[in-house]
Amino acid sequence: METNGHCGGMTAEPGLRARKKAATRLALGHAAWSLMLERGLDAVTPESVAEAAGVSSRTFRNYFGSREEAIVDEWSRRHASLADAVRARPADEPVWDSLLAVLPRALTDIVGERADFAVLLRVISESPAMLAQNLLALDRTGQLLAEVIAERTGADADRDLAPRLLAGSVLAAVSTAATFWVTGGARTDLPDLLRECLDHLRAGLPTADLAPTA
Amino acid sequence: METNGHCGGMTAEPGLRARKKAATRLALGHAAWSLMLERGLDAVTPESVAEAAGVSSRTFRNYFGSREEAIVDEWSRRHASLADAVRARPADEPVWDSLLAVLPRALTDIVGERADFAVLLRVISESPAMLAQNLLALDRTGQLLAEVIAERTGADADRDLAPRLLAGSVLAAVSTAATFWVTGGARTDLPDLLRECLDHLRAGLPTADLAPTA
DNA sequence: CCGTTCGTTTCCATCCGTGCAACTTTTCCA
DNA sequence: TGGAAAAGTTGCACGGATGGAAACGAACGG
Repeated sequence: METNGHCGGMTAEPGLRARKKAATRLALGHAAWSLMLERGLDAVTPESVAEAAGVSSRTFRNYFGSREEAIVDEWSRRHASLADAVRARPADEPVWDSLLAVLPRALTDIVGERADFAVLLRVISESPAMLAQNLLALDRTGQLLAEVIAERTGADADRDLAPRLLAGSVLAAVSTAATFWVTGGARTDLPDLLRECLDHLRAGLPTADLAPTA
Repeated sequence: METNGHCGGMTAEPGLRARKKAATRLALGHAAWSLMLERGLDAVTPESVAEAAGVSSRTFRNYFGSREEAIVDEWSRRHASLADAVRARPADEPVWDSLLAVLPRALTDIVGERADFAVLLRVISESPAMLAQNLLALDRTGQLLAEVIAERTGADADRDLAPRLLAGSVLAAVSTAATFWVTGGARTDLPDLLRECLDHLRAGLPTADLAPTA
């Protein structure tokens, strides 16, 4: 199955075949993403995406099961980098410090232009299929985050509550911050927004703000 | 459009027509759910579900766009009761107290038999479509929770960070507790499990457990 | 009691997803 | 370096899913 049998190293260079495969997948995902931004979700058809990427529409279906999946693919790839960014921090650093050091900046890189992200949110709000794909991507990110958190804390991701709980909460913070960055016009600094959310999580969720007012 | 025009009250009784509609929807959802539990996901086809509910397969498609949607429908309905249960608490109670008082017991009612829930988790882990539908249901629950939290705290769900952040984190706690209730064999008391997660959230996510061990 | 509205059902045209087989490119081993 | 094996791409064709139109029947409103 694996094409590079001559080298047992984990990071063996991909080989021409794998590189082409990754390139076409990247081209398809990017084409789908661009098409959605420029002409809306309805313009994203297997035919148009395949033509923009220079392959046949049949090949498109070899890579993605739906247009939504193709659109979110680029997004999903960026999400995966979050966990890697945390893993790249010094191993003896407390997890919370790593998260606070990495996530605000990483999130900024992920979401890209505010206008583009606004378009994505609008499309998602109008298409259940897009929402579902986005939630799937978020869920995968949660798994990756839980794994790296478990690595760092010496916990077992399958037997301890803490890694999944923390990962899920951090994801809620990321999602909340990103949403408000676009919809809530007042605050415009995404890293600060996320830092605020994460601080609340670490210190205990805001109890002062959550007393009944009536 | 609305069948009961003679009465402007919000809680006007549904009328026979609406009740029948709700009944067939309930029957379809229940049939799909039962079929999945007894014979697995593959046995859940529009034809079999419709036959079990006593309607035509075309009617099935009038209610649900896919078999996964039908299966999760029952589940989604139970989820929605979470927000209502919180709303039923005294209005002057702090939100955290309401959540801790309601959620552990409500979650127990929702998940039902442990064996059934285990089957659901297994099916979800094997079917991306089922996972997507489950995540959609969870997302809807998050919206409802954020709304009721905003009501109780006097915050604006669209302009304040806290309600969404808290709702998302609570959802992470619910999901984590339910998952470990099934997979982690040691702890068998679901309410205690959820209480532990919620306590961690309220007090600030576990920092003692999250120091690097290496 | 009658006209209207709405839900269900049957039929049907259409489209999408998928498997298959042929062709091309890359890889591997002698 | 040559050639066989493996993997990817493409067009075709078929089954099933998808959604609309019209007929029928039940429920609503007066």
